[in-house]
Amino acid sequence: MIKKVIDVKNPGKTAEKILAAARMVFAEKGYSGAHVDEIAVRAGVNKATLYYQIGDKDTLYANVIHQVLGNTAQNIAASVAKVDHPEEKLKAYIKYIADAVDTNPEWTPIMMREMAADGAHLPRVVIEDIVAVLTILIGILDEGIKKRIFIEVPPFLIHMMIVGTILFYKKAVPIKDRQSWLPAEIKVHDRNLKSNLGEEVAKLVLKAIKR
Amino acid sequence: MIKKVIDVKNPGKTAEKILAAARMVFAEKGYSGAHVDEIAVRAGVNKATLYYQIGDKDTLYANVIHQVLGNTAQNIAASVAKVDHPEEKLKAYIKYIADAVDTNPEWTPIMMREMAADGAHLPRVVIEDIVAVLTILIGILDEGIKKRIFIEVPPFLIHMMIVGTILFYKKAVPIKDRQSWLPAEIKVHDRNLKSNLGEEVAKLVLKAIKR
DNA sequence: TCATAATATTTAAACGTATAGTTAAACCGA
DNA sequence: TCGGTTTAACTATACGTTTAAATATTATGA
Repeated sequence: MIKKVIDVKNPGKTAEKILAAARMVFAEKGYSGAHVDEIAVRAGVNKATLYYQIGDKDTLYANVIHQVLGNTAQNIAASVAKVDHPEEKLKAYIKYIADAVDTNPEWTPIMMREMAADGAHLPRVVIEDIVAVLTILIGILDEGIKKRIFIEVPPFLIHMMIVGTILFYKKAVPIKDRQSWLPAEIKVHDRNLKSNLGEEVAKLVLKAIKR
Repeated sequence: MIKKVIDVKNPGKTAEKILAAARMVFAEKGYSGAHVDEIAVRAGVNKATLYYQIGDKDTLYANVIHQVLGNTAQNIAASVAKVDHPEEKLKAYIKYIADAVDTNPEWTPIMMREMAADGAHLPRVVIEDIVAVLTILIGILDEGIKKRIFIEVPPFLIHMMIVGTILFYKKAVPIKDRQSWLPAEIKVHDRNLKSNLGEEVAKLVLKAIKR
């Protein structure tokens, strides 16, 4: 009975299952902490299948990185282009990044570990993507400065401020919340900004750079 | 000839040499990327010495973490107490953190990786230290709000903004500088804020939260 | 439509190296 | 000589990678 069926229905493409599992495991454990065996198990395939479909661990990681970090620039550009005023553009920029981090939770740990490792594994294409994002920001800031809306600020620092704040906050909150013994002072602040982190950060950054 | 002498003179305490080497290697490679053998080699001792002096890899890492991240609060408190106005206090707070990161380069990668791993290895004592630091910030902000110098802001977010900005910037600059192919637009900005990053960040944060 | 050949994909098992951790003996200053 | 300290050699296992056989899928020809 029960022909065999069970789980899979249409398999959803083996390679994709592997990539998805790899994304999770690399995000949780980092490159050296992630074991090929575990990725294979979580993907529900044999280890050799993984090698057949994708290749060795390095290749696998490069794929994950590209999948997670790549192709952000186009989306940001589109998001920013929808509005006109520099102030609105910057809001869109920040909001987009905050939302992307929400949608793509693996982003944060992978990025943090890459930075910790001095970007040792970052493929060129990802760096190009980051540069493209930065270029958008520079455009916004330049326009704002020209129109005398913004003061002059170092764009690279502003970018790091935006990204650093969002990523650190996102990762730090769960750690904080896990501490049951915290003094009330700490707990009492910071109520409900989980959902609108992007807006809160945008508010602060805008206030910081507006003339 | 050459009796054997060479380096050591008084050994500088074996355990300390090991800790120093471990700090470097863990910072460079992360927990699973760091190998006990390499730590022993860099410390110039045999692996068994390391086990005799300190213990297994976990113990070693816990020691490093505590050594690197612990005992910051007292210093910050002292630094902040030296000035009076909340604005000056906040400046001192930020400046202290920026300077500490400069003095202690291992701080950044270790902290980033710990956050990426959801603080899995963070010993209680380190979290207590971070809480103590946060408490100082809350004090500064509360005073500033009471004196109507600052607007109301979520302190935890502000802390993450300060730390996130500083750490991300510090780690991102070398990665950026390594890219020889960058478009001039990117390179041209951000001149000389290497040394006074703390001040620059303080300026931005203060502008963001001042009434 | 079916049988069979060719190809693509998956799998269990094995291999070799790297690595965390152990141990017993040598070393060395008091 | 005695105790703390260091050493090289060793063990067991974990892990990335490969192999060859099994199975599934597609193509071909009557």
